[in-house]
Amino acid sequence: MNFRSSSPPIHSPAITRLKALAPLSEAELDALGKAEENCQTVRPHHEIAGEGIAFAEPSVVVSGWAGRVRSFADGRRQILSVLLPGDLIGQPQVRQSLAPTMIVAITDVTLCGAPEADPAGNLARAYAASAALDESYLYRHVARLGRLSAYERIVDWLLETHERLTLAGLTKEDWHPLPMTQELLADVLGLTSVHVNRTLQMLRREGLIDLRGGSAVLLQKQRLSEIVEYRPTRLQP
Amino acid sequence: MNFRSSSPPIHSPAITRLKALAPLSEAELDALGKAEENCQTVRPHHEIAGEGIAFAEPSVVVSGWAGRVRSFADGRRQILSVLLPGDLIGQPQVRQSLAPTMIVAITDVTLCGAPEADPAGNLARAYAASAALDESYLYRHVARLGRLSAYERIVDWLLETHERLTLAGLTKEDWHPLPMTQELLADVLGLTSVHVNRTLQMLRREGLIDLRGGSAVLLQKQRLSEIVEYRPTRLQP
DNA sequence: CGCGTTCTTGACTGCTTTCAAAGATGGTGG
DNA sequence: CCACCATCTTTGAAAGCAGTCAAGAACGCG
Repeated sequence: MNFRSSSPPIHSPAITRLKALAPLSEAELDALGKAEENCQTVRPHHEIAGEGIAFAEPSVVVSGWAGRVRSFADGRRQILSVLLPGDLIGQPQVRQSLAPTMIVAITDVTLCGAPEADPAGNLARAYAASAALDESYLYRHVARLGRLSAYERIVDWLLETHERLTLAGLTKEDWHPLPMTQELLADVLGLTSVHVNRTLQMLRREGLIDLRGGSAVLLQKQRLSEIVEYRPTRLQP
Repeated sequence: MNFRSSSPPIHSPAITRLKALAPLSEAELDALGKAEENCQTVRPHHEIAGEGIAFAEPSVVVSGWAGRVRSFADGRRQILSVLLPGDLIGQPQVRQSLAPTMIVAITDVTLCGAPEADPAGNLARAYAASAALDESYLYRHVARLGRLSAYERIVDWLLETHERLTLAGLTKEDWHPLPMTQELLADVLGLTSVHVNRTLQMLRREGLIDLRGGSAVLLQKQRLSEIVEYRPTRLQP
């Protein structure tokens, strides 16, 4: 799913994603392009937004991975959702008072402000579609944590992440980047890093995935999908 | 379950909740009141919205409990979120194409259409606040399923549900209705009904809760809160 | 090359599930 | 008013998935 078309204007992953969510006009693409020229960078482990802290303006993740995090006093930690390039932080439409959770950078993350959108335009539609997808992925995460085994959680999450990255044009066939340690994976999936390790080995032994060096290959996407009844997320009927 | 205040205009739980989220004008209260005169009822186990099915219009839960549900082919089931009186289904502002999940009635549920709101008015603000709360509760549910033990999940969920029902004026002190079987609780909490049963007994033995006959009493709210580091959900700083 | 982080591995514990079946409970019709 | 049925709750024993603790191997970076 490369995002290079035959014609010149090659877009960044973030713009590629929004463009995939609604047919953006030239003016809207321009606005996004300009917004991206004014980025700020956050280093790994650093906070992008604090829980309950009103944040400046709605933003777009231009590059890098981040995570919404809930930490407990005893050290337990749960990553509530993973933020990928093209994802929005804070709704550009509805100005919310408070950030609902803390957001932490996983890799280097570059952010830019989300351009204001004409409510009737396609950019607004892309923003809305993005919010709708976020909601779907969140519900999926609940079902994953509530009812799937460790084995299934990993498979399901990898498929979902592959699908999300594809929207931003960041996958190549069955390959995608995966800049996360097994400990971070554990925090996403509600497991321990030891058990993630053992389960990944099982998946490797079965020839289903190839995970290493910060990237993942889904060797048998079909079989993986069957394991968890995975169906792509759709917004349109 | 009475929600009576000292002054004449007594509102339904649903209106009480929205009123608590933003200071509604008389006109807005009227609009809500009129909307409630035109309800439809859904019986337990029946579908309120189907997954991926475009639904008619944004609605308000006037009374009764419902749940967003994800079912698996092998019979596993996860309740993704519980809908209580005053909760909104579908965003009244942003018209979304598809329902992200199936919604099923737990008790008898009455629904009415959500009145259109002037984007600058307080009703719109209440709708936005409701959506923001939904988001917070969803993140909380993720953390609960991912990192809390069965014991903690039950405590945390009971506290959250008490808080939510209080917004709608449906609690009395530490009492609130709980029209759910242990099997449904298990489906919410990602456990088995057998284990929910055993864990509830433990909580009863410890004198922390009193659960029976469709209602719950949180006997030691303070201690329960400490068990799970519970802090009320806030929208304002 | 050396150090810190990440990945692996092993042994053991334990929370939660599974399977089965026996009590309660509540509503219904005779 | 009670028998009866369906549903819900409770209990027991056994199995299993995942967590804990600890230590060694591998990797990446300066």
